Amino acid sequence: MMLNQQSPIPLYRQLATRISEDIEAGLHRVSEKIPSENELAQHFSIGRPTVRQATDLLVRQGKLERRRGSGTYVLPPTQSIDLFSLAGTSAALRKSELNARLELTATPKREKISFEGSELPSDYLRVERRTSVDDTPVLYETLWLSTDVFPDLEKHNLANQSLSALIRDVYFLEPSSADQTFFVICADDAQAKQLDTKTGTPLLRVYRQLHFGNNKHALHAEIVCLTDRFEFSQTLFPANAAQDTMNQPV
Amino acid sequence: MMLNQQSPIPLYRQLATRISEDIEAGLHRVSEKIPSENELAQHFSIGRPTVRQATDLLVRQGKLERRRGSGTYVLPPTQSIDLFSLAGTSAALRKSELNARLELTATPKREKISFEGSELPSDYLRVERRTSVDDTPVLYETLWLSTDVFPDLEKHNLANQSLSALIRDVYFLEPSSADQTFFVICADDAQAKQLDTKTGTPLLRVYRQLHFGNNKHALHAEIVCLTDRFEFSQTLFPANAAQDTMNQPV
DNA sequence: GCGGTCAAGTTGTCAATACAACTTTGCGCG
DNA sequence: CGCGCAAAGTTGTATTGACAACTTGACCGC
Repeated sequence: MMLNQQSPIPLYRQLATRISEDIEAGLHRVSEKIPSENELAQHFSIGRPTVRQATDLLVRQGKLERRRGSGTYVLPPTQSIDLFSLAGTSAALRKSELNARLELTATPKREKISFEGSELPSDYLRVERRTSVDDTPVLYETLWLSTDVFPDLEKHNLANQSLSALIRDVYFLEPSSADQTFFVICADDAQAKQLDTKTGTPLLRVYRQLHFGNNKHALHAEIVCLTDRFEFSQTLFPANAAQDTMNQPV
Repeated sequence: MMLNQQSPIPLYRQLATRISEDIEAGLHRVSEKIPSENELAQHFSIGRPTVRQATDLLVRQGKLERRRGSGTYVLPPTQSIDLFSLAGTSAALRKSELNARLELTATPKREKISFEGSELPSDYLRVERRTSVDDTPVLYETLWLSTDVFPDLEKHNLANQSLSALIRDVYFLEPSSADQTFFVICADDAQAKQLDTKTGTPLLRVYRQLHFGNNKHALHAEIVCLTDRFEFSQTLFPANAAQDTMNQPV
């Protein structure tokens, strides 16, 4: 299975995906080396810089580590954040995900709405969905997706697939960043009903904005949960102390 | 001032530093373009791929944004994270910080305690402090600092200086990462008193663990706040890039 | 068996070149 | 004046090629 030269997806991205899939399929084990850059270049009939672009991408995703003179190694699965959802990273939640069910709670519909920081009302597709674990509702989300950025989204099945995968595969877009703010709120009637709890129950509300390139208003999301049902946790790293630290000789 | 070809520092890193310094010196303004890749290559007598490596680095640091066909733009200064506290870096918070007061609410004392994931009880220094803005309490924090990692910490003045600066200057340590988990809780008597609210009031509780090198139990922190007094927000980036926390009183 | 050296292999840096895809600007026409 | 088109400019992708800096393994000598 070679790379598709005709695809609009750049070769280096196709290769990154391929390597990533090979890792997930167990072809390359954690702590072991993937084929060398020259081997990959030869095998896929592409240039070594193209291979490097692909491995660059995966290094930045924390999936690979390059050791000069030695090779490129598979790293343990990182605790990465999926910006589309609150799927956490703890081992406990991973277990819960096996029994997780995500369902739409209303038919997606268009509405014209203006978010803070955006002057004019714009068209959004409003999507409501709920995540349950073992039939206990743990998350209730409302998403507003810009119809300018994601045209004809309602034509796709939003219920049974990952929204991030859909947006990546259909629109070739990935979020560049997200802003989110935490609130403690009291459940209103709709929220209480969706989460199967009493009106007025204290909830964690997370308001999140996903940015795609320069578009700051592509996707807004409101997520509410009971923190004794859903553990919202994350790992933080200091800024500017990442894999790209400048090493100065003494 | 050209790049030093004889330096052991790669050209692309020298250029990245140069561009970064030019930005900080005001030579390139936020939202304005830096010279094009070809211009920089010509000016510094280097190849365009070398320029791209430099701008790649700065793009990944969030300092630059490249727009195809248009140019490379300076981004607003990023919000860097202070893992020790919820104090952020935004201009709005900077204003609030002028009126922010941090005080110890109890004399730091030692206690032997065992945190989850740690088998044996260890000695920690327990520090309680409260942050007020305009005399309104907005944050109540309890910190447990390992006496093994930070010996004789109580000998230092913990009230009137940044804890992160103290630990950096006295112990030469900086946190490598932090795990945090969010809970909605009801205020107990102590919390209600410190935050000047009623017992039972719903609060946001953030439990945070700072890691120093391989030490996962160096510092534990519990932070509680009312989200209508203190806005807990953050900017997330995909995958393993640096996480940014920005927090401000409302 | 251990230590040192060297060759082969691998990643890191850098270059010139080319074309694609996009943005911006200027000019001409209605 | 506004619109459309073309040219110029810019970033994005990809190639071939070269050398530097490092790692690893094999071989040899003690």
